[in-house]
Amino acid sequence: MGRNPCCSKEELNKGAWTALEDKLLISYIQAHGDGQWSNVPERAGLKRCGKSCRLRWLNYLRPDIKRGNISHDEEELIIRLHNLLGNRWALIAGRLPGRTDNEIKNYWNTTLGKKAKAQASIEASPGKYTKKIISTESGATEPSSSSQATKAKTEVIRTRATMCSSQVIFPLQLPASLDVDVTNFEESFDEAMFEDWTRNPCLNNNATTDIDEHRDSGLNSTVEAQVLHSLYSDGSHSLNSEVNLLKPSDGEFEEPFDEAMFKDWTADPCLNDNSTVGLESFAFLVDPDEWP
DNA sequence: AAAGCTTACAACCGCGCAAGT
DNA sequence: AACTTGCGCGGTTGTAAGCTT
Repeated sequence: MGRNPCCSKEELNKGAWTALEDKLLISYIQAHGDGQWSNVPERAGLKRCGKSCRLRWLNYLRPDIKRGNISHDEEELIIRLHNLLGNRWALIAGRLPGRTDNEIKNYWNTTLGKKAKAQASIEASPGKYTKKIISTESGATEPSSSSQATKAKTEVIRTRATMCSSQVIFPLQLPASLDVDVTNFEESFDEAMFEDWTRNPCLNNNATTDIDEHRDSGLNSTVEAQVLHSLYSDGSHSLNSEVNLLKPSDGEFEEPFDEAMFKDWTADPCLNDNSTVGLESFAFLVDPDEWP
């Protein structure tokens, strides 16, 4: 499929944006709104490609952007989300109001990645289960040291955020006894999760799913608990295996969903064709050597 | 003070997906 | 069905600023 390179025009500016360019772009968007990025440069009087304008706006000029000073809480959330989602920065950023995917990606690559790696090394010591970081095709994220040997078996390759839903089934409600910030947790996993949920290929008639690939792995609810524990606790809590589904607050379900499915995990047609109710889709997150 | 090194981050690049024609 | 266009994503690069020697 042919496509013209976005910024191939020689007369277009590249590199750092000037204050004047910023001003022009802001003025244009304030007057006309964003979108139709390919038309923006001409209409705004900028010698930039539309893509560059979009990037500048989304990552830098938008008024609702918080920049710098990433808090400790945000750090922890990023780390946990990264453990869950891998390098899907847009998804992670979507859970952090005011943060952009680019900022989080940069922050990870320069700061958190190192911290997470160090943390993983500590936690890889014998005993409890280990956290497993989802590796990507680029190798930008390294797995915990203990799982090198099993990397080949468990590596998951996904690049697009939209693909996530086929692997991770949510939403989940933490047990009330768990001492974590459930309010923030719920806030962090609402609309987008349900939006993605509806795209779960397991829930339509297209038979090929990643979940199917993991179904035979024999995971049980203990593993579910371990995965959740690794994601949402700091290691000082224990999490029992009673994981309940959380119904969307506005009660709207899209076909083929129904309320019963949210009340009872086993109602999911994806999961009930064998007797083991589990989060098989989490299989890729845990080290097979440590399965109970 | 100067050179070399490291870090942080803005910006670019190529690709894939979805919608439109 | 084939192709084009627009958009969004993640990986990578370039470089300014800060730090160390």
